[in-house]
Amino acid sequence: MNPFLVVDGAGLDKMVSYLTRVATSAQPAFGLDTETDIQENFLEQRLRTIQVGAKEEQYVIDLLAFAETPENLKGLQGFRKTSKCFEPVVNAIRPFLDSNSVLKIGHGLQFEYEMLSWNLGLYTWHLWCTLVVERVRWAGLQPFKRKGFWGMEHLVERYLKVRMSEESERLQKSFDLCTPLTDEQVLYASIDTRLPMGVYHGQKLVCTSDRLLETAQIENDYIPANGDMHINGFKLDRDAWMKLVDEQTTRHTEHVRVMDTFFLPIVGKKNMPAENLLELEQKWRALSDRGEEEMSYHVMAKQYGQTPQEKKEWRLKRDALEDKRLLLKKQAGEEYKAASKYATWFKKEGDKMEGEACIVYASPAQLVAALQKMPGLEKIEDTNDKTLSKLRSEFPVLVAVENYRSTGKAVSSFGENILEFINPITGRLHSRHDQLGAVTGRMACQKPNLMQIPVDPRYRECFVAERLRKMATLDYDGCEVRIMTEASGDPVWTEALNNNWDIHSVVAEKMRTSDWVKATLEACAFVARHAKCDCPEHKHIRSESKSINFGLAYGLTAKGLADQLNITEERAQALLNLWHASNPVLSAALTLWGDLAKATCEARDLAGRRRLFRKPSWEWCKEIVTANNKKYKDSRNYGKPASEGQIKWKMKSMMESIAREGCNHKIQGTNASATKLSMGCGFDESGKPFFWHYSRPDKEQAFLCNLVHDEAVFESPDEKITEAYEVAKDCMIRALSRYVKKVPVTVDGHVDTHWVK
DNA sequence: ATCGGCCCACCC
DNA sequence: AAACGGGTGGGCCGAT
Repeated sequence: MNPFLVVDGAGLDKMVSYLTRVATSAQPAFGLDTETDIQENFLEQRLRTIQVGAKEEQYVIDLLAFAETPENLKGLQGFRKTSKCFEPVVNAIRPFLDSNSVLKIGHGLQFEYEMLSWNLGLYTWHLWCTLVVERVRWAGLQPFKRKGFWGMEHLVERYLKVRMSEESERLQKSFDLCTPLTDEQVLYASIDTRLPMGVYHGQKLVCTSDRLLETAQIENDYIPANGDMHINGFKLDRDAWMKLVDEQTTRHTEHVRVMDTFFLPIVGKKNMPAENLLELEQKWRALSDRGEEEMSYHVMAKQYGQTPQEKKEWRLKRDALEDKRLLLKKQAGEEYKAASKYATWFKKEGDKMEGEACIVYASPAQLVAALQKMPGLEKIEDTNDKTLSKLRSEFPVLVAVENYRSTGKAVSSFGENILEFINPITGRLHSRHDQLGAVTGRMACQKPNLMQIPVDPRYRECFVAERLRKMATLDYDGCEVRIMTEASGDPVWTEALNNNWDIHSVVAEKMRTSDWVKATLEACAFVARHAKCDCPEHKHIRSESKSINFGLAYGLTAKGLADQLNITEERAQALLNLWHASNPVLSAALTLWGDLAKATCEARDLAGRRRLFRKPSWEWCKEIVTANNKKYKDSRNYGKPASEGQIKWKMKSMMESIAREGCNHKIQGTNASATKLSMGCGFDESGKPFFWHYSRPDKEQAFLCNLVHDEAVFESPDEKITEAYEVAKDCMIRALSRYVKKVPVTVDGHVDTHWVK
């Protein structure tokens, strides 16, 4: 190691000359890392050091030296500004960070990106994040939540066969804004620039041989966009939201009242616990002592100077009284115990009873038990959406349950709890968009999850643009259908999409030609121009075909289709057969993708993104079955060892899962890859940049707020919104067009003052 | 008290 | 005995 602590202009010069040498070398790349203080609110975290370096040299910039005081170090960072005192540092390093001339390598670089952009107004791109690449490499095999696998130290051990010191965690948390750096800290900070370089070389070899370089590039290029989105946040109109929540709360109490009218006769009123609990206890305890009369016999029985005969008499009298007292005591004890048991039960359970009836409506178990006591509903098994809607027309109580559920969900998941996430510094929501939250390459989102906000416009309208700004919402039109068509090359689908025909109607007509012809009414839009029409029967047939078109990409079975369309399994199977017969090419492709996944234990999307599957083995299946047999008390195999038949069945079902998941990965993964590509800092084949180059916050042209799988939401200044909208649209089209070439790619969108869709 | 499994509901 | 892909969140409930 050769760490150099940079504290002045001369140090910066030395660093710049080193970075220049790196930039002009054969493999221009260096390790990048930062240290910050620890804060609850990430927008309050401040940079203490910036490190760059590789094997031969490492530079640790101590920003305290440039800020001069801890107060400045704290106060002169943040809000994407470059304060005067940091200009020498920023000017020195910017040409290397804010360019694609040198690759920046580090572990968890989204954090570095965020800290550098928020605290210094310094934008870093052209990255290689060892964490992101590692996730790409192991997708499907290693759970993202697994401990002991994704840390820098674990990668170093895997790739470099080096164990990092146990001290590193302590050291990482040791940085603050005021204490002079110790030699130990400087050394630790510089190691973190060097080790990722080594990991990078290993990862590059693996990615090359496993053909994962393209996915790695897409993910690495997406990091700055994801970092921006985190810092930009999403503005929630607090007042509008609260108004909506109040409304839903009122409706909910009304729904609870209606529930009571149905359930009170069944389960009765909830009774308050006995108020005389203390009294009961005292009564019970008091009976432990002998009463006056009993005591006197007792004393007499023990006195001297009495004949044995007399003593026996007193004893008998005492015993009789004692027996009587103990019986009373036992009764009082039971009464007290029951009352206190009820009281504790009620303390816990009663709170959960929302209405007057003695039942917790939010408990599916209690609800289903109560429903079973109602005439006609004896055989109801669960209370989920599907079951309720099937029986709704016959049983008004089920409508009440549905209403209760919908407002209950609204209040609990989309209520005041969301407001707690508003950041005091910006007044906005800064959710965590986890770049690789799903094994297929899709993102996940937390705190709060902005990907599950109800589509109901009343909710979406609460997400607004700042004053003097507008909001754009863009999404791919029929993304999955186009990917399926491209990947399979189905001529019918290709023709339909190329002519902008309604694919679900086209398939419907192919599947049930004679029914379709018979159902044609006057002025049918399908007959006129292959568009979605209003003929009632056409609509019905189309909806069936649509269910299958989407469902098959998920590995739909007859049973599933029957449930979804509420038809018999035979009819569902017949429909599926019809579908396969009418879509031979796509049908064959779907099976092929599944078979390929089963045979190779991996699946690829159109960008080469890989999902791995653990190979089902006899031993593994046996383990699972054995564990299940131990677990499920109601199973008829409870407690028994795993039978051969069970294990075989498990093997079969696991293989079927791989087929479904592998098949779906191709579609879902391509969707994710294209969306990330479109928002990232990469360039297309002709050198045209993707959206980050337009939306980088220092340009103040567009601010990415949310990304929901195939939909992008951003804000722009009023005068920029039209341009930004067009640029984003173009980026999205170019991105998906890289993978979808046989059919056109289209993007829908809106510009408004709030989130639309 | 706390945790994990399960059900249910919301999204694409 | 049991499968329609990928997620998060909230509540209940039994086990620890």
